[in-house]
Amino acid sequence: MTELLLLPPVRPTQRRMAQIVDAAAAVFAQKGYHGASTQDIADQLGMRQASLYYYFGSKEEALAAVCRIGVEGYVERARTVAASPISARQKVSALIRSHLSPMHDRADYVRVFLTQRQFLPTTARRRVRAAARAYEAIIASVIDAGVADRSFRDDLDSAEIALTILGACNAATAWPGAVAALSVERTITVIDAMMLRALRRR
Amino acid sequence: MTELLLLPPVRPTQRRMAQIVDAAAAVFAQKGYHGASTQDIADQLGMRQASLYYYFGSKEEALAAVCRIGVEGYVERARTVAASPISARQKVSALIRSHLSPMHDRADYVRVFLTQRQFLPTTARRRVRAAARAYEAIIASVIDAGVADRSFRDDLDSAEIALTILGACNAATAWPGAVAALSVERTITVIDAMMLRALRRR
DNA sequence: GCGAAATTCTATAGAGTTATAGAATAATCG
DNA sequence: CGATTATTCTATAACTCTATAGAATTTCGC
Repeated sequence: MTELLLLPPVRPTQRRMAQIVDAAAAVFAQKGYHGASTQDIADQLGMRQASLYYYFGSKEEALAAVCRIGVEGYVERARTVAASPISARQKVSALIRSHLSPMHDRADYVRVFLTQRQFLPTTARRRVRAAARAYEAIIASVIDAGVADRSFRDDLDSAEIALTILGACNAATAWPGAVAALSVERTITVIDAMMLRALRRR
Repeated sequence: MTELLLLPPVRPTQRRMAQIVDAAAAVFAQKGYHGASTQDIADQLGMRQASLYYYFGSKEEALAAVCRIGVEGYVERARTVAASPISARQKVSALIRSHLSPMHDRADYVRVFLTQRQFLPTTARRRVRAAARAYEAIIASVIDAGVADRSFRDDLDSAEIALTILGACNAATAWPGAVAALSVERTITVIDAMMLRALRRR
C-alpha cells in the first residue's frame, strides 16, 4: 500500500508537464518547429516564456518530448500484429488501423512527429530513422508473407508497397477534419478497402 | 524580327533570377522556410545576404516564387488528361504520371510547395488552396466517370479516393532518392500498379 | 500556520534575423 | 572610351528569439 503513497497514479508535476507538452504539440503542429516560438507555447498556457525552462532545458527538448509521444507504440503494435495468428490480409488491415488509430487522441503529436522530426538534434534523429526503417521492414515482411502464401500479388517490391501504404496513411493525417474520431474511422475504412484490393492477385 | 532583339530568349537578369530561386528552393527544401535564413540562401550562391534583396522584396516573396514554380502546370495538365479521349483507367495512369513527372527536374520546388506553402502570406495561400481543391475535383471527376462506366468500384467516395491517390503520390516525393530520374519512373510504376488495382471492381 | 520544496515571475544578456541605405564595382551600349 | 545601367557590396538599424539568473510566490507535508 505504501507504493500508492510514494507513487500516486498521476503526480501533479507529471500532469503539469503533460499540459506543457500538449501545448508544445499544438503549437508545433500549427506553426512548425522553427515557425513557433517558445513565447507561442507560453501564450497557449497563459504563462511566461521563461517559465517553460523549468520543464525543458531547451526548445529542442520540447520537440523531442512531443515526437517521442507521437511515435511511441508504433513499432511495438506492428510487431504484435505481425506475430499474431491471423491471415496476411487481416494483418494488413490491422496494421492500417494500428497506424491511424492514434489520430483519435494524439493528432498533434503524430503530425509533429511526421513533419518536424527532421529538426530533432542529430542523435535523436538517427534513433528515429532507425525505428522508421524497422517499422517499414515489419510491414514489408507481412507483405512478403502474403506473397509467399499467394494471398498477395507478386509483381511489386514489398518495400515499395510498404512505403506506398504508409504514404497513403500518413497523407491522410493531414486531411481536413481527420481529428474527429468518426473521420478517423472513415479514413481507415477507405484506405483499408483500397490497399487490400491493391494487393490482390489479378 | 525586332521582337527577337527586344525579347531575347533568356535575358541575363532572368537567368540570374532563376539561379537565385533555385538556391532558395534547395535551401527551403532542406531546412524548411522558417528554419532557413536568407544568409543560408546567400551562402549557397556565394553572395552577400543583403544582395538577395536586389531580386526579392522579402523572404516571403522568395517562398512565393518557389511555390509558384512548384505548382505550375499541375491543374492544366490534369484538365488536359481529364478532357482527352481515353479510358478512365488510362486517365488515372496519366494523372499519376503527370503528378509525379515534375520530380524529375523540379524536386526541390515541388517539395517546398508541398511542405511549406502553409507559410505563404494569406492571399497567396488562399489562391493555392483554391487551386488544390480544383485539382482534387478534376481527379474525383475522372474517378466518377470510371464508376459511371463500370470501370471502377462504386463502394467508395470518389473525393476520398482522389485524396488517397494524391496522398500516396505526394508521400513518394519524400522517398529517399526519388530525385533520380530512374527512381521517379519506378515510383510511377509502383503507384500506378497499386492504384489501378485498388480501383477495380471485385 | 510554518518551513521546505515546487513553481512561476521579472529582467536581461547575447545571438541571430530581416530589411534598408548608400557606396562600389561590373557589364553594356553607343 | 565614356556614360549609363545593372549588380553586388559594406554597414547597420530594428527586431525577435532562446536561454539564464535570481527574486517572488504558491503549494504541501507536518
